[in-house]
Amino acid sequence: MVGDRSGAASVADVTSAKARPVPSMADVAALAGVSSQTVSRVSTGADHVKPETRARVLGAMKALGYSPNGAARALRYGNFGAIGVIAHRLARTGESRTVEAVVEAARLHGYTVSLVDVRSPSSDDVTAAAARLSHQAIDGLVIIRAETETPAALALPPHLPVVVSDSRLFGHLPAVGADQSDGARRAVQYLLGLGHTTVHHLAGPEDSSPAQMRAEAWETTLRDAGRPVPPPYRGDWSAESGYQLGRTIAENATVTAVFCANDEMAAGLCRALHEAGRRIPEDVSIVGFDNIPLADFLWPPLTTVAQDFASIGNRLVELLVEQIQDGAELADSRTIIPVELVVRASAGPPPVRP
Amino acid sequence: MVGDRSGAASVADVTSAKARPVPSMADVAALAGVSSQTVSRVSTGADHVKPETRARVLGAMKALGYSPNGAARALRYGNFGAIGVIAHRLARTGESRTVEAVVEAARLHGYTVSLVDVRSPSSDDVTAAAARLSHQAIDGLVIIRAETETPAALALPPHLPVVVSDSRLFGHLPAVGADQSDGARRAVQYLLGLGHTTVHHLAGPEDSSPAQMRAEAWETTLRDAGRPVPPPYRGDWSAESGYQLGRTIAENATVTAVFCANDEMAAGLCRALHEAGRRIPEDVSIVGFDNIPLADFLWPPLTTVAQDFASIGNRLVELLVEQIQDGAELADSRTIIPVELVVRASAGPPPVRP
DNA sequence: AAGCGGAATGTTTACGTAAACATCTCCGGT
DNA sequence: ACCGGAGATGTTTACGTAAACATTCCGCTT
Repeated sequence: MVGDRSGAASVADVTSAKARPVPSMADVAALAGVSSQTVSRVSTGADHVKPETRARVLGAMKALGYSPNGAARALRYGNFGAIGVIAHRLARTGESRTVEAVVEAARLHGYTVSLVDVRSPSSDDVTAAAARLSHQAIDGLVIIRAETETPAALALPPHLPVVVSDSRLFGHLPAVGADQSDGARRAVQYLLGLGHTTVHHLAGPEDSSPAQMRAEAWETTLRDAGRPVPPPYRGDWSAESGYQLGRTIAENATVTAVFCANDEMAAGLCRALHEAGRRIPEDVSIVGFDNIPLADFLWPPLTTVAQDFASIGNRLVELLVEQIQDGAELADSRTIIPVELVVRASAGPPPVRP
Repeated sequence: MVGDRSGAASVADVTSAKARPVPSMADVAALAGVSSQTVSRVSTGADHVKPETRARVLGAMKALGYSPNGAARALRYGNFGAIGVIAHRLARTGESRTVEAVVEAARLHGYTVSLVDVRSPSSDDVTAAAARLSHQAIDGLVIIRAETETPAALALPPHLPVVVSDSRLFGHLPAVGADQSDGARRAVQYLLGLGHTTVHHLAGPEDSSPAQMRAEAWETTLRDAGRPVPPPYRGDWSAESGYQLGRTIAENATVTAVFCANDEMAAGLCRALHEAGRRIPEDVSIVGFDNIPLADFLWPPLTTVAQDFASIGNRLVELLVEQIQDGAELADSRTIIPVELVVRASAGPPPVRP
């Protein structure tokens, strides 16, 4: 076997690195006995190549294992066919679904995606990521959750089209996001409509803009209905935090309904309530947010606010491509994607007080 | 301020596309009154530039909003600082955690990641994705689940370093994967050790290699223990499929233990059992596979086989970078990452038959 | 003061590709 | 036989960058 080095070549001969010549158009041209321009024509599928010649060139390509050099093409064309995506904790919930939608939408527009995952959506981390990407080869940038107030703080390269999702940058950069406030309002109104006196809130972290919007809408909706506003429980999006706070909530017999800022915290809360012997929804009603794929298979199946991640991803890419291709400036474009309450089994009427 | 995009242009003037000149080193050089080579030196942080000159060049860069052209650099350097990743259904389960780990590991090695999401891990889809990426600018390729028998079927560009995860391509391409067989064996042995007569299996799709490995190890372990091997239930990884099959399983009173090929199907099974009034683990014990973040917050908390996705991602990138930088050929390198049984509350002794 | 060495900067070149332009060949029409 | 024209192919050039090589300028030694 040619490629087998596991046995003999114990000495790592550095020369082998050079011994692997990546063929260029010129090599193919030489082998096929044509000019490199003809190779280019075959490579790009251009007209005016005799079928016979084309076949010969294709043969030479195959023989040499030629594939076009992306950098050279990008340099020539002036674009990369790639968009950058800065995401925050990819393996978590909605984030990855938005990314998936962006990747898919990008593919449909003929772009690939360069991904950078940042630990926190703080300005510093996002700036560092943007810097790395701008040294990369991208035509535009999608930022999913840039929790910063001004685009200046991001130190983005000018001339680089950018769109953001779920952010405070509206007015500075084109933004696309789900209707957080409407979602929270619907959740709270649904619970009030079931007869609950008030609704508690298991909130996301304070430095998250969607968390803030959901919390504010929760509070506003309660006030508008003339209901008492209990202090919110403050989690960090994780199921673990929902569980820990849930142990406190479970001890509070006055809590009959909880609106959770995301489904994962709701899952943690459910576990805490189960462990405390409080029934869902007979004793406590729960509504989540996000509609993660597993929401329907928690126990009980979780009533939640569904975000249309696919639409968000599509719209993000649309806005970005518009800027890239038309050079349009869309500074104050903002798209709000509607949200939907998915009623399952985790919420019901409040228990009857004896 | 230079980077401020919040400006007036509410009218989308198409001319702005042309009026937006992306500055090059030459422009910076002209403004700073130096040669473009000096700009290059400043840009790359090279030596032999007088502090005063450097400052002047940096000023010119900022004034023009210069940022280096990635394509030109890549062409010059002969590499891209990017690796391609082909993943399958990003928003699902272990996939996204592996991707996250790969992204992180790549960052540590100084690479960004170009992502392509394919619908199915079939040969055709993966080939198409690889083709798209190879036209892109990448130094190497990570394929997560290429369910094909030979690398020839993938039509990968030669000269392109490749590693695969969870695949049948061992012997052809360097591979990294969790110890599927050991995980399944541990799960089954654990259940048998609790006293169950036999263990049923909720399997993954037949065309998936990890699903096959888990199913085979399940069967082998039962046979080795001299236990009857019931026909497996065949799902498609989704919680929905677990739920549908679970409704059948729930009707079968002889089932006391089920080993599920992943956690999501386990979640679906749990819901079906709950709905049928069968208790977990008192009536039916369940063990999953993957240890998704939510596994600890299902009800009951799911006993499952944990894959070390972070290690898999790291090792994939290590192997790839080794090939890229040393030109090493690692055709039959294979790394198997150990697996661990995480005992929670979804499995227990079988019910006592009256 | 001549000469030397090294730092600072400029000039040339190549990376691989494809558009633009140039050339060449072959065909039919007159 | 000649010419127009179109298809096929070759040649030149530019994309933006940075290495390699060349030059200038300075201060210091002898």
